[in-house]
Amino acid sequence: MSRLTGASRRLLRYYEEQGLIVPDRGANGYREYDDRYVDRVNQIRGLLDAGLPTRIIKQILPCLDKPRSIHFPDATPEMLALLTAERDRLTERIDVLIRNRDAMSEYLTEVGLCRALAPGSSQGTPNSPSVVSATS
Amino acid sequence: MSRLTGASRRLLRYYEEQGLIVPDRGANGYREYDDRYVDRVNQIRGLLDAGLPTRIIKQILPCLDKPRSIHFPDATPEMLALLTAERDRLTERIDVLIRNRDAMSEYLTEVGLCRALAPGSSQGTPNSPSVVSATS
DNA sequence: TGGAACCTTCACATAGATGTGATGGTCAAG
DNA sequence: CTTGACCATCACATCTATGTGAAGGTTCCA
Repeated sequence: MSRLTGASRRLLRYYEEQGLIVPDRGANGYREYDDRYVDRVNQIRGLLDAGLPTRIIKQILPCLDKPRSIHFPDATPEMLALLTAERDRLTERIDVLIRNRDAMSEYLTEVGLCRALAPGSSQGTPNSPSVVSATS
Repeated sequence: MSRLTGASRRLLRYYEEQGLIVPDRGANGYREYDDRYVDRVNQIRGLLDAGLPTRIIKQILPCLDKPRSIHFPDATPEMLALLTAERDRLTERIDVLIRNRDAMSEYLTEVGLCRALAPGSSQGTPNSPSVVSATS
């Protein structure tokens, strides 16, 4: 499993500890990871990478599960509110990230152009789309 | 400054400690924050929020600074490589985030539709664009 | 001259995601 | 049976971004 997902053994145990995954156990006590856990773990890592804490991930994960239609029943209103809020937060973050990424790209292309031209006269566009702003 | 940026005093000190900001000191030892630091701090928070560690931010920050053209000179090749790499990482992360966000949205609209219809027959689109994948 | 409202540094605390190591069980092949 | 390659648990370490509080200086206003 660790090899399949790139998550260390310890990390898998941690996710389990946090209730994000619940692998079966063999008679010998060994964890037995269903194949679907590969996707699951990858998704968890994606969400963690997105900055969601494990406690939130635990909440929204069931909703994002595979055979989507089956999961409608257990969606409480609070869950939906939470999901909506998290989605909006995510959208804000995405915007910030995109702005910063574009600023980096802009800088890079400017430098690239400058490099491609004469290496002595540097006078780029003196504008400043300013990158700024945070979410939290 | 803390009020202007929303970052706690402690946090400003931390950023300073990490070399991200270097406020002047008055004769009495008090920190004197140039106005431009407001943008700077907000940008730092945005990048932190993007998941970049302070050590990386310290590296790329000079490049993103305001009067862009002035900073061309001190851009070493390593810096450019680093910046490019970070930008690409950022792009990957953005993609993952967008996929997850869209999955959430999709789920929400499906549930919304289901709620708007008869509360007994649930049969959404049985596709699964699968959310998955991480960056790190 | 006080006192409120700032500021300083230092230092310890915490939460979250991870790493690392110790100690011991299991399994399969030689 | 032993050895090597797994697995398990437990517990402590680490790094980052933060909070919090103590002990004391500065400024300004009354």
